[in-house]
This record gives sequence, C-alpha cells and structure tokens, in this order.
Amino acid sequence: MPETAKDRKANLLADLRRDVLTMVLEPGSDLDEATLAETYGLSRTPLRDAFRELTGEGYLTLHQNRGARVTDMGHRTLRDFFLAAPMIYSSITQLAAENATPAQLDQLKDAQTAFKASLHSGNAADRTLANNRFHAITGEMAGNVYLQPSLNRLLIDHARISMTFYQPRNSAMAENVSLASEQHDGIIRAIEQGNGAKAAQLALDHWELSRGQIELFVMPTALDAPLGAAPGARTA
Amino acid sequence: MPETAKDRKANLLADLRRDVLTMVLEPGSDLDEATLAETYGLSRTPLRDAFRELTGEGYLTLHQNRGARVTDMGHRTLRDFFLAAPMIYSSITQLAAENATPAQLDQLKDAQTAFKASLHSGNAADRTLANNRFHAITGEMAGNVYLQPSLNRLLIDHARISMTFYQPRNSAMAENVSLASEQHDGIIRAIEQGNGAKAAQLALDHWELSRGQIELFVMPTALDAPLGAAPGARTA
DNA sequence: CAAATAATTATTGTATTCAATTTGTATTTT
DNA sequence: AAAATACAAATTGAATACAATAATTATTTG
Repeated sequence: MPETAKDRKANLLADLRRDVLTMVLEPGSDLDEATLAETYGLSRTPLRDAFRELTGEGYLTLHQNRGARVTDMGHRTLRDFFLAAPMIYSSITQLAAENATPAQLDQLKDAQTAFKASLHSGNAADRTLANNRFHAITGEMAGNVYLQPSLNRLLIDHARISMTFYQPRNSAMAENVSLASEQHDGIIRAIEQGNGAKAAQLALDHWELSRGQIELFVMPTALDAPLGAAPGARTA
Repeated sequence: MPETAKDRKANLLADLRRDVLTMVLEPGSDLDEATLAETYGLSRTPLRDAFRELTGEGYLTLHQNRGARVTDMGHRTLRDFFLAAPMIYSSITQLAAENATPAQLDQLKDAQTAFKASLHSGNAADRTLANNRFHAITGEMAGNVYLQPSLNRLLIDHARISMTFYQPRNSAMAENVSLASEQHDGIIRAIEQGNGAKAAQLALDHWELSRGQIELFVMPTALDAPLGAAPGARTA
C-alpha cells in the first residue's frame, strides 16, 4: 500500500519527538524547514503545522521570523524541574491508581516489559524512551486534563536530563536502573490495587532515586590533584 | 499606518481567546475556517496556524478532517478542576512571591486596578477577563516552565466556569467579589514581601472562596413545590 | 583601514490553487 | 416504505506560488 502524506507527517512527528527526547537534536538547535520537507517528502505547509503541534507540546519553540528551535534548557531548568517534578509525579500517579482502566493497565504492563528489555540489550536512548512511555501512560491513566500538560512537559526534560547525566559507566548506576525497574513494578501493583496513597508514595520514592542520580552528576566529588607548577616557577 | 497581516492575525488570536474565556464561543462549538478568514482578512493558512497555536494552549481542540472546536467541558471537568486547582494555584503563587521582578509586580498592580474597576462599572465578562489576567501574571512571576502549562489550562476553564455559575444577581455574590478583590490585595502584599508561604496560604484561601461560590451554584437548595394533579385525576 | 550603508541572498510568512475526505441528498433496490 | 448505495456539495488538508522579513556580503565613505 502506498505511503500517504498523512503517514509521512506522522513519521515526522514521531521522529522529531524521539530525537528531541534522546538529545539527537540538542536543545537550542534550529530546524530547517526546507531540508526536513525534502527528506520527509512533504511540502512546507504540513511541516510548519507539525512544528506548531510540537511547540504546543513543549518540544519546540517558535521564534518570530526565525523558525523553530528545540526548546532550550537554561540555567534555571534544573531548579524548576526539581521543584515541580515530585508534586506532579506523585499526584499523577495517585490519580492513575484511582482512575486506571483495565486496558490502560495492560498498556502499562507492556511498557514495563519493554523497559525491562531495554535494560539488558538496549542502549541509553532505548531505555530513556521506554521509561518515558511508562510515565506517559500513568498520565493518561490519571486522565486529568489540567495536570497532563505539566506532566508531559516534565517528561520531555526528564528524558533529556537523563540522557545527559545518566550513562551507566559504573555498576552503581546499573544497580540504580534495576532498582528503578522494581519501583515500576511496585507502582503497577499499587495501581492494580487502586491504592492511590501507596502509588503516590511510590512515585515519590521513584523520584528520589532519579533525583539522587542527577545530583551525583551535577555535583560530583571534587578532583584532588595537586596544582601544577607554573612555567618558570622554581621547584621545591 | 496600514494594518499588516501580522496585526490581523494577532487580533484573531486575541479575539478568539477572549471569546472562549467569556463563553461567547461555547464549549464544543466549531469554528468555520472560511468565515473567520473572510472576516479577519486572512487566508486560510495563517488562520489554521492560529488554530494550532490555540490548540496548544488548550483553548481549541482539533479533530481529524473536522476542523477546530472550542475545547469541551464534560462531566468530569469540574471534578478534575477541583482536584488540580488548589495545588497548582498555591504553588504558583508561592513561586511568584519568591521570584517576582519589580516590573512584574507593577504589572500585577495594574491588573488589580483594572479588576477593581471592572467590579463597579464592568459586566461579568470584563470582570472574568481582569481576574484571568491577574492570575496569569502570577504564573509569569513564578516563571516555572513545568507548572505554567497546567496553570494556563486551569485559568481557561476557571474563567469559563465563572462565566456559567457566577452571575451576581444577589448581593451575597457581590460581597464575595469584593472579598476576592481584598484577597488579591493580600496576595500582592505577600508577593511584595517575598513571603512564599504566606502567598501560598492566601492563594488557598482565595481558591476556597471561589470553590464555595461554584459549589453553591452546582448544588443549589432543592425546589419545594407541590406535584401538580394529573389530568383526569380526582381532586381531594 | 574601519565603520557604515546598500544590495544580495536566504529564510520565513502568507495567498492561492489543487486534491482528498467527509457529509448531506437523492436515487435505486428490495 | 426502509435501507442501501451512488452522487453532489462542502469542508479540510497539502502543494505551489508569491511577498515580506532577516542575515550576509559587497560597496562606499570618512
């Protein structure tokens, strides 16, 4: 069956979302309309439409007569993120437990299966995307139109922050990742039981793990090397 | 000076936002591209662009091959609203107190002046819009990109709910409105002092006033009229 | 030679035209 | 007469063409 223009547009949207989340497109980088239109076989009209859509979701930012850029991450973003994340994550997860439908629960379990798979075989991007999907589903479960926008905005930057700080070079990190997976399982159980309070608490625990991980990389233990002698200085 | 296309587009955006907030455009009603393009002297391309923009902000909802509708308010919206509003309002107001710039404080004072003016002379729409602007400014003051989307979404429906339930026929309501104005003043003072905790509490008080008002209209005291005799029924 | 300014190029924004999907109506068929 | 199908009108989506704005280069001038 022939690929329709609607398919190509959907591909574009999915690709851009993925590339922003995985930092393939770096914050602040600007997207060229002509090039993208070319590569996706679309005219500029639907392409700009897609830009607007992604701008509304927080992936991109449109500037007057200067096109679309990947939404920036400045010096305040990390602080803003730390302030907002626990509140939104816990309330969303609580509401998810109180409102999840059986079909959504199945979706969440599938997402968790994919997440576990990404821990073994996958790379950082796969893991980030799988984790992102897991939490996006909790947002759908909560089904609160007033909180969902903030959750989705948070999830974008959580993915990007993870991609920056969270590269499992050492085994401590790998352990944290498998702990995160166990926490996901706990959240699924709480939702299955319809236990909102428990789900909210588990979400906070889950956040604390993530927060600690980020902090470790933002504030590493200081280097402890001796100051080198300046050129021409006398040696003792 | 001649009116440029950009001006006409800005007018369109402002008008649509205003009409949605004031319920001139009712929830669920659909917008005709051709007609609007005609009346604003724009082609359909920038018009559809505006639709996308307003969709991202939550004013409109786009449906596949069925154009744009004013975002609906269903049976769950009021409950979702009651759940999310106090949390978002209090955190935004707290952050506003902690981060407001002098220029923003001036803006807020101006907005409050306009709000007071609307209490005397203005109609319900003016008052709603002035109140909306006041709280939107607190959102800018908070300056947290993760919370702002939810606040803005809340403010849209708060305005629309107010327009439905909140018509000062009796003096009790007028009193509430002037109380709300005093609470605004208190919030301004707390922000001026940089007192986040106080600002957050005042925001909660302010919300409680609004909530009580809404509840009164959603759950009025029941009618107490006798059932009429059916035709042909014997009278006692 | 440096700064300022003018012309050129590139990119974004808008209008118009064309195609595809949907909806309403009319006709046919059972 | 009711249901189904086919046709027509209207509306939405995409492509092309055109205009306006910003960035860059070249040129002029002090």
